[in-house]
Amino acid sequence: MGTENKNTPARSAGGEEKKSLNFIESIIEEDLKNNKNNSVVCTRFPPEPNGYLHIGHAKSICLNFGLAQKYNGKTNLRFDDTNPEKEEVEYVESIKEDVNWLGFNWEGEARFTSDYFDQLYEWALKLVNTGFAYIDDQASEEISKQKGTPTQAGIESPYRNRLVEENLDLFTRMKNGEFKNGERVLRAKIDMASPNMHMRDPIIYRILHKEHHRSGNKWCIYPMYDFAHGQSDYIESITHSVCTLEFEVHRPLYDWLLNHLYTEGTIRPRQIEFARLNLSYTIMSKRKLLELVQKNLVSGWDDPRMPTISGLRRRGFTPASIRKFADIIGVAKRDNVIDVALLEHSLRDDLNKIAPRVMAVLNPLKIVITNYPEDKEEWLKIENNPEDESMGTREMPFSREIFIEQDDFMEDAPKKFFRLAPDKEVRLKAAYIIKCEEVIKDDKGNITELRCTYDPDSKSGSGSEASKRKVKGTLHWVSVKHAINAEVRLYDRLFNDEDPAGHKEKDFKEFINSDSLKVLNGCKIEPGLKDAKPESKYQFQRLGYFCVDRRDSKPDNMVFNRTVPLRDSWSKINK
RNA sequence: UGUCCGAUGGUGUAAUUGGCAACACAUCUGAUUUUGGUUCAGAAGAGUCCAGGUUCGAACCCUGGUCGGACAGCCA
Repeated sequence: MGTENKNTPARSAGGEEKKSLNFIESIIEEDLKNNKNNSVVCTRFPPEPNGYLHIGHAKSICLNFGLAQKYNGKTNLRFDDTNPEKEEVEYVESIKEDVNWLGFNWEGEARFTSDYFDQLYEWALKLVNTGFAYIDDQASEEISKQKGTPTQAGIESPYRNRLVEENLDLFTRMKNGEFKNGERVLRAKIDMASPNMHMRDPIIYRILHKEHHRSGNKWCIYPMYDFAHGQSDYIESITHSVCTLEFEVHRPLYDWLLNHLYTEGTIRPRQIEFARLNLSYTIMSKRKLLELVQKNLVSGWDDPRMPTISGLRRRGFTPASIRKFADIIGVAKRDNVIDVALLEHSLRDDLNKIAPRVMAVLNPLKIVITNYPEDKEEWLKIENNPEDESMGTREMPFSREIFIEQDDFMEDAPKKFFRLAPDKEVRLKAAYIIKCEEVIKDDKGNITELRCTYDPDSKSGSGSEASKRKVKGTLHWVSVKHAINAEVRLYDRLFNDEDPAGHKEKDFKEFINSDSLKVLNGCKIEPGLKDAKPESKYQFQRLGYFCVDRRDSKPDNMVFNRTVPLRDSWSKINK
């Protein structure tokens, strides 16, 4: 387990470096010190199965599972499935897959709030019996009107003081299906004048004649989030219920309910809120992501441009890079916007260490090496990863005709252009030094081919004087005869605005980057890539990190996705 | 004329709880490099939202402001 130190390493008494705690860790350590909850730590990740997980959820996942790991605790996976109108099994499966892929294992089986419906109903009955909940017959508009506004107290419902017996009878009949959707609700009796809107007699049960993806038609009343979440935490003995900031105002209700249902001596969960992740050039709202999918603006939830976990996965992100990212962005309570560059940094950092180097030419330009024998071919030895010797070497075929990148040749090259130009020399990586002798063009003036000569004594690694010669540039290349054709998809950020969802007057879709996907066909890759497995990751030397697309790549028609380009200081100079 | 939460370089997070504001990303130099990658060395960039106060000493404590966010679903 690598414990990367990020922030100022505080010196502990022993003198070894210690990472400073985030505010949640501080709370937990304080609890541990006080032996609260028998010094047990149990967290949970509680998604509603109504969509795919995204990078924002990844932050929460890493936080919740990370906290438990750090303090020797457990983490539950719980599907918060109290609204059958929005939830589907498809999402349950994808969520499980994504959490696992990120590298986390939840405690026992996945849980479902719907498994607690009986208990929740019992607790609702208890509130009714103790006079803390009542049935309201009013229509939703009426109730909403009486609720007041944040700056104005609400007024009490005419049904607020119903007798317990009547409430009990009506609630039972609600449960038995005697009423239609919206005809009645169960409300907690708290305080219509509370400055906190959530305490103004919140609705805790509503009628919904709708089949549930798990409980089927057993129920036609469903608990609201507020009545389900805290109690589910309580049922599962969650000690620290970590959620995002928008639930802060719900906390008094969370605590109020627990106060009425809590049994002395049991583990009492505590809600802690942190600021959700915002990423520049990205949208995070499930609703908007769904819109992109539904309007076919992307190919699906796992489109490599999507910030979904499945999208990042297909793009070629590694779980480790996402975990690292979650670690370095930290956890706090202030609103934040994290620069996507930071995500890309942790991606490259990981890929640089693990991705084998490979040669691929995206926009091929043919070179004929005129003094290289027609029928000769050599297999040249080349390292797989200069960062990691243990990854060994491989052999690559070299011959008279090779492809180089179109960008690597310029007829009228500026001084700083370290690549091939007429009469200039360049090294072919792991091969020979070549010199450009002639430029062949078609009748329109397009460059179609280059004629070069090579220096036979300059072979890489041969130890000869010529092999040690310093030439300005080193190019990647692929032998024409041996190259495999491939499709390469170049992905760029989906939006060209830093905050696509942050414009009041404009729809976020107006900021979609029309160049976010470029499909290149006829790319030339080295023959060793023939058996590359779906999702395997490579560095296309001098270009970037690429992976075999897990959906569309076929053995006879390979498809690579560009995960992220290499940092490119040349393009900056070039501007 | 509400309640709650927040405010530290461009961005994000720290500051061992009152002791010279640090780390990462981004930016810019330079070195190394058979990847214009990596690595290494370095630079610049905040005096901690504002105004008072307490203190030998305040990013941290107190008072009063300012600005930003959340809350008016039978969504979660």
